[in-house]
Amino acid sequence: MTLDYNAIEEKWQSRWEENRIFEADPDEREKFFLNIPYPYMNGFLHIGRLYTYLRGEVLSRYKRMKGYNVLFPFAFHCTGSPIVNAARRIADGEEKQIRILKNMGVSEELIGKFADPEYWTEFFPEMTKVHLRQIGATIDWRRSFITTSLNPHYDRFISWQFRKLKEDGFVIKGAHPVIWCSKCQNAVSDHSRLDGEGEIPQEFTLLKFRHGNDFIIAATLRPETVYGQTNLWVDPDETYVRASVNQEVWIVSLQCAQKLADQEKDVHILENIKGIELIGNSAVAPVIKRAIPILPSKFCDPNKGTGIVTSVPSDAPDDWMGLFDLKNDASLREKYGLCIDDVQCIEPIAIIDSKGWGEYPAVEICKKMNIRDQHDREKLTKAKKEIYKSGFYTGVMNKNCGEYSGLKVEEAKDKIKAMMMEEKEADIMFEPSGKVTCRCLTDCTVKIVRDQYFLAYGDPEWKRLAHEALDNMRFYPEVIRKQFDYVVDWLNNWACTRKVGLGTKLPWDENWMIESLSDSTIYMAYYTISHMITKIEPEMIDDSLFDYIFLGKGNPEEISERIGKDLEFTTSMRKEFLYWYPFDIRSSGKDLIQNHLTFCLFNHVAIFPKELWPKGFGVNGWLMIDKEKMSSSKGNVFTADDMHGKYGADVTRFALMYSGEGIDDPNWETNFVETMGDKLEQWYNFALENYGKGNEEVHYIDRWFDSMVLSILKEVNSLYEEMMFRSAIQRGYFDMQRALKWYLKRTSAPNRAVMDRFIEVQTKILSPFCPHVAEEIWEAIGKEGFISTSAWPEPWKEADESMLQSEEHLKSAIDDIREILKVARIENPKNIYIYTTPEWKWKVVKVASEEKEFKTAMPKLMADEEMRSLGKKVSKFLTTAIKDRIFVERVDERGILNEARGFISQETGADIHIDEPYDPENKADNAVPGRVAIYIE
RNA sequence: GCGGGGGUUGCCGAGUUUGGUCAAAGGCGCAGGGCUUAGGACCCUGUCUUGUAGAAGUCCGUGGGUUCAAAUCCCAUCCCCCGCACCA
Repeated sequence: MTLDYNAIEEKWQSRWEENRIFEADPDEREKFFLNIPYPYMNGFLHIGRLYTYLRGEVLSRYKRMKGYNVLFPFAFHCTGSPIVNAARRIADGEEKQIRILKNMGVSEELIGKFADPEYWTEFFPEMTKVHLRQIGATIDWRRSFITTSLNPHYDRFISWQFRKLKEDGFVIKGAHPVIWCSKCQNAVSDHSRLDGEGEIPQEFTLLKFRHGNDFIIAATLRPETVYGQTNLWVDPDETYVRASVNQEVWIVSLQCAQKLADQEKDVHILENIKGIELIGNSAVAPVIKRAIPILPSKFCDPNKGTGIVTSVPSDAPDDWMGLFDLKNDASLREKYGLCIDDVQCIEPIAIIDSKGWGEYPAVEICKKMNIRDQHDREKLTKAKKEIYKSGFYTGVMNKNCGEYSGLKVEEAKDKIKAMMMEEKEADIMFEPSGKVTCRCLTDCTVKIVRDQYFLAYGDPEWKRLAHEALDNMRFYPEVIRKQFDYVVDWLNNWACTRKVGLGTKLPWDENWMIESLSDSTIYMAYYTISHMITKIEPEMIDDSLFDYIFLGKGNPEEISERIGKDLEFTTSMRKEFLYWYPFDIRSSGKDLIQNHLTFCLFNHVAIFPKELWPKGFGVNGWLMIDKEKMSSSKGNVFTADDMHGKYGADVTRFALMYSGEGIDDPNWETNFVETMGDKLEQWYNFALENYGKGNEEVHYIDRWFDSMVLSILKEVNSLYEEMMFRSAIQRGYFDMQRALKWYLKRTSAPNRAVMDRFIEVQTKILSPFCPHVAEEIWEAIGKEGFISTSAWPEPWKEADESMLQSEEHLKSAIDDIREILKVARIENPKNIYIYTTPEWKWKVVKVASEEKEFKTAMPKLMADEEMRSLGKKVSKFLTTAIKDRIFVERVDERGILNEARGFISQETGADIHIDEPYDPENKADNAVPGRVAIYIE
């Protein structure tokens, strides 16, 4: 019979809904609360997210069958600027953005609506819900919500959280550099950029070179290289300015002067100065306090840094090539009035020992890469990167670096910078880490924003609490614990407010918006009451309500009166929260370890009492498609809807869950997926055809199969508990099916009770992965109610291990026969004689396995009359038994073989004779426990 | 460099915590056979090398060591992947 996946999906999804089986309310059962991070609503759910989602989904189904009252809610994240920006692009009629929506499957006539950000927050949550529903989601949708001020209830909740954090001193204030558009007079977030996504403010050290009463300023990313300075570079054709900067006179590019004004400097431009005027002069370099010459070069960019560069030819390929050109090009020297003596004497100064390089890495790499001159930009950029990386990570300051010699570059860098700042020999400025262009086509710069608020994750006391929470948590898998420990220590203060985008306004400073990673840290608590709080008018909600619900503070009678509800309503919210909280597992992709999940932990320990701290985190890898990373350039980013359309819900679910587990990247194998539909259908047909049928007699092999099922079930159980779903499928489906095949091969007529039990167990084990087919089977075999809410199979007895072992003996006997047939090239065996192990050998093995040593085992055996009579044979066999570690458990070989005689005969095509005296080649003697002797004619 | 994870038989991937039953599960691929009008569907068998009696040899990144015994323990070493942030 062919399964109509579409029909059964719709059938069961509607029934689940009608019966509200996934709507969770507190009751007398033990609860289990798990959740996953809500996705951002600027597109459809892709299968990577679906994978993360399904891990929660499968666990929730399993736990429900285990008898827990399971809460598995879901919500939609709308905070931040991407939606706003994308909406504006639609409003502007931007082709690229329109195409993105069209490719997602948004119809032509709807596109116009996306000009309004609010429409995104309606459309995508709705679609996500549809896509999750059709895949068989177990969500309690009553509790869903969107974030930001578009949801006034949630908005109040976040305001409460932030007031709370501020009161307790977790929010601090400071200055913060942001990417800035001087034309728009606004911070330019990633997605409002025409160009330069991902670029961030980067800190440069400004080195001050005394030049008369002025300072020539050079910007560097490598302050530690000041010890290797040999000269300054100035572009002779460029115009610089003399400007008063905080009461000093600085010489910098005009562009730089403007930026400095944005970065908290008091800047007044005094006059212009031509680059050429500076050439040939000298200036006193910081730290080394030595006058160094100012030389011409063409790689000084007035838009970058100060337009003036200090030269460290030992470690900067550009600098080395600059010198190289001057030394080798007489016309160049002449042009700027320099003579050979001015440059010939300049030699690199070795300052850093780093792995794989001699004392002048820059010189070396220029040779190695065959760099022609200072205009060979592409190669130079590459060279710079390589030298910087090895220098920074592996380098150690050498003897030329004064008190810093012997320090790692990594440490020296900050120390030297701090020292120069202290001595007023340096300052700092920020530049974007790469070119950033605003949508208004202006090149962006960096501005220091005042009044930036931070969450003080750098605070040691807060970290201590977070560690304490970690120590009491469970992790899935356990290996990620160390990662969290590390991240908690490493995390620093986090800028938690933004100027633009959707979100909740900072309650005490409404010029600011709470950014998207900060308004999503304790909302799991909000799920517990989200379906109730919407019954209160948002204007009536104030902090006292949340204080009561989440912290048990205040007087519920007064609060009830204020919100216009009866007391029971108010107290039931508190009760509901206490019933579900803390959550048992929050599971997400591994990218969220270092931000979201750790933030979640920090915020919980800041706000809630210990007993409400998170109990567990689960983490999974990134889904690969046929071993390739998903990326739009490869065109392999599929949505949940795509896969559902192609393979149906159960196959998609099954394939995703079989794709991987743990922290490794799971891999979606198209090859595998395509065979799964048939496999599920096969199981469906098998179950229907075989349920309720069979023999009443109980044979050995029936008991074996029963034990096998029990034994696998036990393992599958603990695999489910650990969220090891790939292994659970491996054992619970593939291995189970193999056992079934063996059973069917071995038995002439399956036992009805054993078979029924097996079909039930197998279907239940599969049901969290493929719930629709499972329900369909459940119904077809005449079960009441849903399999989704039925009880997980509990072991009906202990698995009989000796029976499992016996069957292994039989398998190995057959393997042996096959081996002999193959090696001896016997085509058509007529008679196979099997000789079992004589009783005395079993005795020897028993003693051997107890004693493990010849000298103690032998006397023990010799105490036995019968053994003594066998004499040498015993001693000889004992030696082999101990040497080959034949310590097997006693099984009834003859019984098993007799029982399986027909089977062996059928497998080999010969007549089987067991323990007959006929033994022409004296094979019988080969029999040892665990291995029968064989003679074939 | 720091932190984390890993290197297993054509590929993927178990096994390593608790050394022996490990030539090493399972899946995929491949080969042969069966079923079939046919099949990319299904079933069976095989898939390191050699082997005319169930064996032997080699093997788990590399080199050492411990042990009666090592994929598994110890030491050294090489290589790969992820993160090193303010990005939804």
